[in-house]
This record gives sequence, C-alpha cells and structure tokens, in this order.
Amino acid sequence: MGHSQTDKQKTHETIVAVASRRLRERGLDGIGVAELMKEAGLTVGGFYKHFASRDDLVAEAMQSAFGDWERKVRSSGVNPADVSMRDYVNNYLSAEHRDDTGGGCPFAALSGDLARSGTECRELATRQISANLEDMTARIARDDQKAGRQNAIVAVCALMGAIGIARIIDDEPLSSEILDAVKTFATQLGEN
Amino acid sequence: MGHSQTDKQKTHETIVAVASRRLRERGLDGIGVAELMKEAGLTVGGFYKHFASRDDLVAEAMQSAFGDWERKVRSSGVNPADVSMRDYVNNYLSAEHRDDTGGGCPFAALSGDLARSGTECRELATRQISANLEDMTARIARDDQKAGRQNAIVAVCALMGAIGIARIIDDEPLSSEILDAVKTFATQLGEN
DNA sequence: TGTACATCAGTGAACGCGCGTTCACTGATGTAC
DNA sequence: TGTACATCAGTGAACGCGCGTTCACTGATGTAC
Repeated sequence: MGHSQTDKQKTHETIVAVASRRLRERGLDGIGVAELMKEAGLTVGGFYKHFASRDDLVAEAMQSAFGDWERKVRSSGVNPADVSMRDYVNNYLSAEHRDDTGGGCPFAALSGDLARSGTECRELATRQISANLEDMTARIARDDQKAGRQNAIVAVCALMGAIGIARIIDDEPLSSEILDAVKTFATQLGEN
Repeated sequence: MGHSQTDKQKTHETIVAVASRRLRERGLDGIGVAELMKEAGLTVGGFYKHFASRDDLVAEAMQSAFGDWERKVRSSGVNPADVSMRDYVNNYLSAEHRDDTGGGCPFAALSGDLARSGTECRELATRQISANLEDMTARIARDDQKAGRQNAIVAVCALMGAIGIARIIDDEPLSSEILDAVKTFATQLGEN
C-alpha cells in the first residue's frame, strides 16, 4: 500500500461506507472495530490512523448514512431535484427498502439508538428531520398551508412507523399489507 | 432472606420489572446483568437461580414489557375495557409517554432491536401488533370496513413513528408540534 | 415444644472471552541531492 | 537518472477492562422426629 493522500482518503471512505451500512443493520454498537476493518479489507491497528476512537467513526458514519440516503432518495424519482410524492412513497415503502435496512433510511433503522445518543448526533438528526418535513410539505401542494404542514408531519411519521413495524413483523402478508395501506394513504396526500 | 416459593417469585418479578424498564430505555443490550441485579437490590450470582442466561431474561422481560404497556393503556381511558380513540391518542402522544421510554410502548422504544431479534421475540411482537391493529380498527367505527382497517394501520404507524421521531428531536417546540399534528389527525379518525 | 438436619435463594470472588485501544514494526512511496 | 533517507498507512500481537457465567460458601427457613 502506498501512502499518498488520495489512497488514504479512499481507505477512509471505504471504512465509513462499511460502517454506515453495518450500523444501520445492527445498531450503533452492533459491530466491532476488528470486524469492521476486516470487512473493509484491512486489519485492526490501522483504524486509529483514521479515527480518534470508535465513537468518532460512529459520528462520521451517521452523517454519511444521512447523505447516502438523501442521495438514494433523489435518484429514485423521475426528477432528481424534486421527487414526487408517488415516487418517494413507492421507494420508501417498497419491500426492497424494508429488506435493506443497511442501505435504508437511518431514522427507521436507528430511531431507538438516535434517541439515546449524544448532542452532536441528535442535532444532526434534528436538522435532517426538519429538512425532510420541508421536502414533504413541498410534495403536498395545498391551498391551506397549515393543513399542508400537518399532513406532511403525519406522512413522515406514518412512513417511518410503517417501515419499522413492517421490519418487525414475522409474517410477509401482514407486513406487505401495512406497507400498502400506508402507501395508499400517503400517495393520496400528494394528489390535490 | 428466606427461600419460600413466594419470596423467590417476588424477587423474580422484581428483576423482570427492572429489566423491562431498562431494556426499553437502553436497548436490548444496553444493561449488564450485574447492574441489573444491583438495581433490583441483589448481587450478580443470584441471577442464575432465576434465569438460564441473559437471553432468557431478555425474552421474559420483553413479554412483560408488552403486558405492562397493555395494562397502562387500559388504565388510561374512562372505560378500561374499551379505550376510546381520544383517550388512546392523548395518552400515546403525550409528553409523558415521549419522556418515559422505559415505561412506554415497547415497539416505539425497541423497533430496531425487535427487527434484529430471534424468532421467539418476533412472533410475540407480531401477535401483539395484530392485536393492536384490531383494537385500533375497533376505535374507527366506519361504514366501510376496508377503509377502517386501512385507517387503523395508518394510525398505528403514525403514532409509533411520531413518538420515535419526537424522542430523537433535540428541540422541544418541534417535538411537540409533531406530537400535536399526529394527535389531531388520529383523533379525527375516531370521529365519524 | 424443642432439636438436628436438609434445602436452597442469595453472596461475592474468580474465570474467560471479546472488544477497544496501544505500540513497535514494516515496507512502499515521496523527496533531496 | 540514480541513490539514500524520511514519511507514514497499514500490520498484528499485546494489554486492560467489562461483562456473562461459574462456583464454593452462607445462613435463614422448612421438615422430621
């Protein structure tokens, strides 16, 4: 291995990418440093050339997870800059999203962990939620602004709740029924 | 300490009660056996007179958490046997519930952990969710049965999602706004 | 009723394993002359 | 261009701590006579 700056940066990004997935899959303390480095094709010791501590990585991976998800959402619609309600809902409530926790919405995967985590993560998450609410409000073009905001909140909560519940349920038909019911509801909010 | 059966059973229940709260507060692997026993007023070693393993306790505490919550819900309304939508929603989306993860809805607290846990827990949780959906459907007395079921699903998802999000948010006004918006929406579903 | 013995919930030290972190070392790349 | 040296990403063994589990022991209660 070389030690040019770009090489190091690539390695860094690989570690963060692996962590970003695994943390969503197994929770914020669901994977160890050694295993993580192995999955990134490296060995334990090198970790501390990139991060001051495991917590440091978690914070960075969390940020990266929000970015990954945002990017995936934008690429899921016909118009990347402005994803329609229909596209957003079909993507969010798809069986693929339900079955790919590691590549999915960080809130749905980590709500419990986020609620318990430190100020830094909480502030980041709060900003992200605010942004999500504004995007959702934009998808609900209504005459009454106040009602639009309220519907946006309900939609965001219902979507996240639906994925959370659908992932718990040990019964495929019921799990799909939940995704579909919320899909129908939320899609209607986009039609006016 | 004596060793009569009732004494042992009381101790057992104390341990489970402490675990039931702490697991919801800190996640399924958020508390250690020693700390748990200390909070129950005991010492480590005695743990294995009651449980075969930590996993064994977690399973029992999970079951107990569902029971605790169910009991709390039934005691929150005017009529314990049949809690109205208004009572249910006001209880579920209260600041008290948001701020008392340990005494609150196990799904909202542990959705991530439950999705990752074993068959036993998943099956238990699935049964619980089915029951919750039926109760919610009963609260939404509609002419159209199919619409009632769908609205029940949306309501359950929105409630759970709202608490999850409200707990993450680091900004009291926004957190309350979310609870209130979903409260208004869900309460309306109960009025027909 | 009183006495001797058995039971077993609870004690607390000890064990072993896994995990985060440290550290001396390697060897490929970059720089100086 | 070629050579000697410096840098530093990555290695992998080792350390220390915490946690789940085990175990020999205690002492209060229950039972037998």
